Amino acid sequence: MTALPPPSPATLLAWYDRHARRLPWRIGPADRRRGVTPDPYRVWLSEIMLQQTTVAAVKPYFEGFLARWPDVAALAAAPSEEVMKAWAGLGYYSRARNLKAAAETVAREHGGRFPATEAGLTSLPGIGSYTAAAIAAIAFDQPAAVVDGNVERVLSRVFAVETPLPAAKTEIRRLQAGLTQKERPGDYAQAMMDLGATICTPRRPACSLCPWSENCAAHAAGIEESFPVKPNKAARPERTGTAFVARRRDGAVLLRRRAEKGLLGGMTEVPGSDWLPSAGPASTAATAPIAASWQAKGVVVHVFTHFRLTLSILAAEPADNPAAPEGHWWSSAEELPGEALPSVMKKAIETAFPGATKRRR
DNA sequence: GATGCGTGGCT
DNA sequence: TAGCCAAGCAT
Repeated sequence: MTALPPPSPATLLAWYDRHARRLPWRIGPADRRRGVTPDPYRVWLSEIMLQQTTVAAVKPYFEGFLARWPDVAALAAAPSEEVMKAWAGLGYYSRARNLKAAAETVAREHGGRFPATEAGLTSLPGIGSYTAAAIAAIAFDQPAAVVDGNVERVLSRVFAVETPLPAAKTEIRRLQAGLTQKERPGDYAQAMMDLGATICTPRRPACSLCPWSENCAAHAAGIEESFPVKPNKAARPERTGTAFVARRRDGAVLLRRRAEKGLLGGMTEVPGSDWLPSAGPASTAATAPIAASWQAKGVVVHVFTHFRLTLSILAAEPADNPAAPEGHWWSSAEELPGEALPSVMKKAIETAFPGATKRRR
């Protein structure tokens, strides 16, 4: 077997100059050449939102955050509750808490300017090794070795890395550090991620369009899809629970807030039971939050990362105007669509009362 | 190193 | 359809 020529960063950059995706938070290669520099706030905000989240899902949230909080000082001054409401539906809600905390730190301890080094960035909550390198490269044009899922996929194929993830990460980081140049490091990082997102995809990669196809060991062997090597995943366990959706005659729905940490931490929910492993026909001895005529409205099935939830929905429309129990509140029909409700809770409310969480016009 | 942590789209 | 997947981080 003949050794392949090594992949060239210059070749990738030339490809990027022609095929870079246009994204709301990105300074394209042409503008960069003209000296336009990225706003670190926008780079940071986009990178946090993009953690384990698709570009399509992020776009509307990014636009919404930017319109409402145009700089880090504005975000630092925002009430946490408003940030959580704005983040609702995007998932991984600890990101929103860390986002707010990091904004306050930058505003208070760094004079409103983001640290320009990987070490400084890593010290901020919610910024790990990937995000620190990405911001350093993209916002500050530093030759940081950016390694995300795209880079892992591209380089594991180009170099046919047989070590399974996540153990392979050390080797991949070394490979990426060797490729990262002092010229255009920000564009290089984004080029690698664009290549992974549009050409070197997990399934059916478009190798005929790839600038590195002649340099790729996996392609040479015709086994692109066998990289990166990953361990088998465990089966998703089942959990069950009960949710109570009470709606007053004026349309207000009874809500409460979840604990600050853990699953859906700090978000809003309808009252209900704990969500327990469903080993058998165990009793979901759920206690209703208020006395009313509760009626079964069916179930909501929702898939979290590490378990599948089947939530039985009970609904009631009390005739009188019962007081909200301790720790609960009645959210008016007008306020409800803007509450910090995670998707599973919107599903629960919609199952009980269709249209209740939709904004009217 | 393993685990907990969301959601929606795609095949 | 049921699984797989997406620019990871904190503990």
